[in-house]
Amino acid sequence: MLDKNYDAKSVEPRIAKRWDDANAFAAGAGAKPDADPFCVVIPPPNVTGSLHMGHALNNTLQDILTRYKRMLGQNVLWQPGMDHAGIATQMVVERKLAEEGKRRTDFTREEFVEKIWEWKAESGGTIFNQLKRLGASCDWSREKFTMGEKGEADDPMVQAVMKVFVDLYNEGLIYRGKRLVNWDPHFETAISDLEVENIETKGHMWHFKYPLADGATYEYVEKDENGNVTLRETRDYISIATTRPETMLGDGAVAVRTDDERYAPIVGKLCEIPVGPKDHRRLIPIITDEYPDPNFGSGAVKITGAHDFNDYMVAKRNDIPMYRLMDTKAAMRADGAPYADDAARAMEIAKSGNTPDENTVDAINLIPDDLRGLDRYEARKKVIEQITSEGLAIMVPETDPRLGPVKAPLAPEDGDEVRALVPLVEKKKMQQPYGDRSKVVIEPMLTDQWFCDAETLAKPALAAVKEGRTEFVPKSWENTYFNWMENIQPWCISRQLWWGHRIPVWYGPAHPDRRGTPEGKGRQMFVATTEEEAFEQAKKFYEGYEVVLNNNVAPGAAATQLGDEEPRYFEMTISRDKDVLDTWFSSALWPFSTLGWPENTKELQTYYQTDVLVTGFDIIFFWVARMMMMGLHFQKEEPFHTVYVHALVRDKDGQKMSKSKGNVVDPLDLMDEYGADALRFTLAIMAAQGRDVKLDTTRIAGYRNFGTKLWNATKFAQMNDVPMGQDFDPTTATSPLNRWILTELGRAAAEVTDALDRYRFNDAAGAAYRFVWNTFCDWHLELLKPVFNGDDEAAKTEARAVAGYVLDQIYALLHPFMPFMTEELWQQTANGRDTLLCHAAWPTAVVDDEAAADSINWLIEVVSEIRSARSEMNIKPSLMVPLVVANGDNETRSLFDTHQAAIERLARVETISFADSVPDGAAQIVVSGQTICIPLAGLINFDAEIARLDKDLKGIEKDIAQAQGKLNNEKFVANAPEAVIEENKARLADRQNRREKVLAALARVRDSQS
RNA sequence: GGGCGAUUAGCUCAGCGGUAGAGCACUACAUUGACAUUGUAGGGGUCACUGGUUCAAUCCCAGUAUCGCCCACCA
Repeated sequence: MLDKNYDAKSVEPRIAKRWDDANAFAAGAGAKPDADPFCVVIPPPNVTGSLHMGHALNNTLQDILTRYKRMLGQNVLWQPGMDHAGIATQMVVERKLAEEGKRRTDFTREEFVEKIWEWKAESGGTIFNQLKRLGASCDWSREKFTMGEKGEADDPMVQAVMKVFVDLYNEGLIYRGKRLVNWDPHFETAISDLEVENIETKGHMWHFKYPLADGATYEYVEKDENGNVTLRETRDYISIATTRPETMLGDGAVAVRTDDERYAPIVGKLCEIPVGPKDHRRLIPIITDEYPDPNFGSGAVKITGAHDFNDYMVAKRNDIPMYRLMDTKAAMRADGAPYADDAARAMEIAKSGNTPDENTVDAINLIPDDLRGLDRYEARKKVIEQITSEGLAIMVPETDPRLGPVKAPLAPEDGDEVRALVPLVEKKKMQQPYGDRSKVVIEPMLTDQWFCDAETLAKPALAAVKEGRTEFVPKSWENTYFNWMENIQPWCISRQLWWGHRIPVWYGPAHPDRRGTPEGKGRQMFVATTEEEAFEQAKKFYEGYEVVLNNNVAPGAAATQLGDEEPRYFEMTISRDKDVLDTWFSSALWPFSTLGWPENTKELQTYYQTDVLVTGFDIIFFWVARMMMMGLHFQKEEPFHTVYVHALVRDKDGQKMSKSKGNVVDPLDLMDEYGADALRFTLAIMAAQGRDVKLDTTRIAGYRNFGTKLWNATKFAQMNDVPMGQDFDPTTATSPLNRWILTELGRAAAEVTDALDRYRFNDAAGAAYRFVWNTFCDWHLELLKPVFNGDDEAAKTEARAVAGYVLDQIYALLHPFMPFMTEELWQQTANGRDTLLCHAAWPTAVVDDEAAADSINWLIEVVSEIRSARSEMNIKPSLMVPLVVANGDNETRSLFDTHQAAIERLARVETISFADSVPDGAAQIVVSGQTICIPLAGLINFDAEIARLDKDLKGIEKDIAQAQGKLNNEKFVANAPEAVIEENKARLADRQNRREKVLAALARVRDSQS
C-alpha cells in the first residue's frame, strides 16, 4: 500500500538512482530493434553555471520530448555537456581570486588557466546534479566539455575546433587583419557585435570651432527651405558637433557632404584641431563624403577613424590616417614618442596626403603629454575645458532651445535681449554601447584580430531554412533569423583572454634569405591543428636553420643571431598566437563535435543530423545560426531539422529575472517546496508557443496538487484490489462504463501525442491533466464505487482490470511530464514489474465506443443536473431524495435502470420511480428532453423553484433566439457549412423541447402555489 | 528609424472564424472510507479601441492607443 502522502524529497533521489543504476538513459536504451534514431543536443550550460529558470524550462521541454520518443521505442540520445564560456568563466574565477585579494595578473597565464581547471573540477558538476534533480534523461556517460576533458591538444573536442579553424583558414574563410572592433576595456578584449548591448543614455553634444589654417576666412550662408538667405556671415572656422570630444585628438579630417553649399568654399582646405599644445596644433583636411547629413548638427563631421565605426568607413574610403588614442583599458595612451614629435609626424602625413602603412600610423601617439594616462572621461573633461577657455566653443544665448529644458532660460524682460552667452552643450539621448558581461562602455578600437567570413558561411544556412530543410517552431522566428543572416557582418573570433581554445597559429620571423618576397617580410604564420604539425611546417619553411618553439616570446620576434663568430647562423623561434577563440566558435560545432567528429564515429553516423534543437530566442544569433553555418559546412547537412524556440521565463510582472533586480526565482527552491514534477508540469503547461512565461508560483502549487490527486487515485485503486501491471486486453471489456473510460483514455492519448508531435507542450499537458482529474478521478472513480460496493462479481472483476489498465496508461501518459512520481507509482503498484516506466510503451487508442460514451455522458449530465438543482433548492447534501421520472420513454427507463446505482450514489437519491404525470410539489429538472422530479412537498421553496426555472428559461430562450436568427437568415443557410447548419437545427429543436418542459414545470409550480 | 509581439474573469495565462476556458483568488454548502494538497454547486468577461471583410469576428484585414522585446552608424 502506498504511503499516505507522496514525499518528493525522498522519492526523487531514489528514483533518480534507480534510473542511474539501470543506465536507463544510455544512448539507445529501451529502443526497439532497428528503431529510428532521435537525438537532441543539450544547449550546454556554462561550466560556472547554476540552474536557473531558463535552464529549468529548456531542459524540461527537452526531457519531455526525449522521454516521449524513448517510450515510442526510438533510439534516443540526449547528449549532455558544458560550455567553457570564455569571458563568463574567466570573470567568475577572477572574482573568486579577488576575494583572496589577488588578481589575474599576479599569476602566469598557465597558472591562471590551471586555476580555472581546478575550479571546474571542484564545481563543474553542480549544474549536472541540478539537471538530474529536474529529471533530465541525458546519457550522462557521454558528457562533453567544449574544451575537452582536460584541454589536451589531442582530445577530440579540441581537435574538432582546431580542424575547423585550420580548414576554414585554408579555404580563405578565416583571416587576420587590423579592423575597428568592439573593445571591452574591462576585460581588455575584443568582443563581437552580438556581445554589445546598446542602451539609451543621457549624453551631451558639444559644438566647437575648428579654425581654418592660416587665418583663412569664407562667407558662410544659410538658407531656409525656400532658398531665402537666413544667415550670412564671414567665418574663420568650421563648426563641429561631437558627443566624444576626447576623440578629437585623433581626428584625421573634417567631412562635409559633397553637395553642401555652405562649405563648398573651404573644401580641400585645412583646419586646425582646437586642442593640444598651441605650438603643435595639428591641421587636418576638409574633405567631402556621402556620409555627413547636412541637416544634422552643423553638417560637418570630424573623422576619427580609429574610434568610431562610421568614421572608420569614411577614413577607409578617403585614405585618412586612423590614430589610435587609447590603450587596452581605454585610458589615453602613454606610450611612444613625446607628443611634439608624433604630432609633427602626423602633420607631415596630413600635408603629404599619403597615409603610411597601418602599423606605422598605429605607433603614433597623438595624446598631448598632459593628458597621457588619463581615463577617457577624465580626458574628455580636460579637452572641453581647454577648448572652452580658449574661446573655441560655440557660444549661444542662455535662451537657446537646444540647451534643453534643464537650464531654465532667463525670461527676456523689458525688451532685454540676451543676458549671457553660454557654450552650446546640447542634452541628448543617445544609444551607448555596453559590454553585455562587463557592463562597461565599449570602445571602438583599431586592433589586429581574427575574423570569420560569416557572409559566405551564412548562404547555405540561410537557404536551408528558406527551403524548409530546417524549420523554426514557432515559424515567426524564421524572420528574425533571415534578417540577421542577410545582413551578417564578419565575425570577430579572436579574444584577448586566457581561458579558451588558443588560436592554432604559430608565428615565426621573416625568412632570412628571402628579402623582397612575402616570406622575407613581416612575421610568418604556421597554421596547424597541433603544435607538432606547426613545428614541422616551420622546419620545412626555415630549412637549414635551427627552429625552436617558445610560446613565451612575442609572436614573430626577430630571428636570433647565434654565435659571435658565425653571423650567418640564426635560430628561428616560433611562438603561438596569444589569443583564444570566441566561445561560440566551439559551441557552433556542438552537434557534431559531441558525437566524436573529426573521427567518423558510429554515433556521428547514427545521430547526425540531430532532430530538434530546443533553445531560447536570445541565442538564435549567437548559437543556432552558427551551428547551422558550421554544421552545413563540415557535415554537408543541417545540424537539426527543427528548432523549437521557447520563451524567456520572466517574473510575475514580466520582468526579466536578474540578480541585480533581485527578482530571481530559484528553481531549486521551487523543487524543494513542490517537487520536481510539479515544477516541470507547470513549465510545460505554461510553455505556449510565442509568448513569454511569466511564472506564478501559485500555479506550481496547483499542479503539485494534481500529483497528489493521482497519488490518491492510486491509493483508492489499491484499496479496491485493482490489479496493476496485468496483461489485460482492453478490447474485451463489455460494460459501458469501462468502454467509456477506455474510449476517453484513447482520445486523451491521441490528443497528447498529437500535441507533442507539434511541440504544443501546453496542449499536451492540459489534455493529460483534464483526462486524469476531470474524467478519470471526478467521474470514473466515482462511478466505480457503486460497482465495487455491489455484488456483481463479474462486473467487479472487469472494472478492476480496466481501472488497473487505465492507471498504467495514465502513468505512461504523464511520465514525460512527471517522471518521478509516475515511475514511483509504476514501481510500487505491481509486484514483479521487470520494466522501468521510462522504457514502457507509449499509450495508444484501442477502444473507441461511441455508444458507451453516449450512455455515460447521459449519466454525467443527469447527475450534474440533479446536483445543481439540489444545490440551488438548498436541499441538504445529507438528505437522500426520491426521484420520479415523469412520462419517461422506454429508452429513458432503460438508461435509468442501467445507471440506477450510480445515480443513487452520486446524486444522493434514495429511490427512482416512474410515473405518468408530475407529482405535486416537486422540483422539476429538464434534462435530455425528460422531466425528472424530486417530489419533496414541504421542502420545496416555491419562489426559489420559480427563480431557478426562470433562469433556466432565460438561457434557453437566448439560445433559441440565436439559433432561430441564424436559421432564418437566408445567407447563413446558403453559405454556412452543412455541419454548422445541422448543429444549429439540433440546438434549436433541443431548446424548443426543453422550453416546453420548463414552461410546463413553471405552470405547475405556479398552480400549486395558488 | 526599422521589425516583431502583447492587450481575454480580481491575478497569472490558454484559446483564435461558428454561442468564451484553466490555475489561483472569491461565495455557499459538505468532513463515516482515495484525496481538505479535497468534493459539490456558484458568482465573475460588450475577449483594449475604431473601422472593414464575412452568413458569422475574441479570432482575419486596416488604423488608433498602451506596454514589451529585437535590430539599426545620425556625428
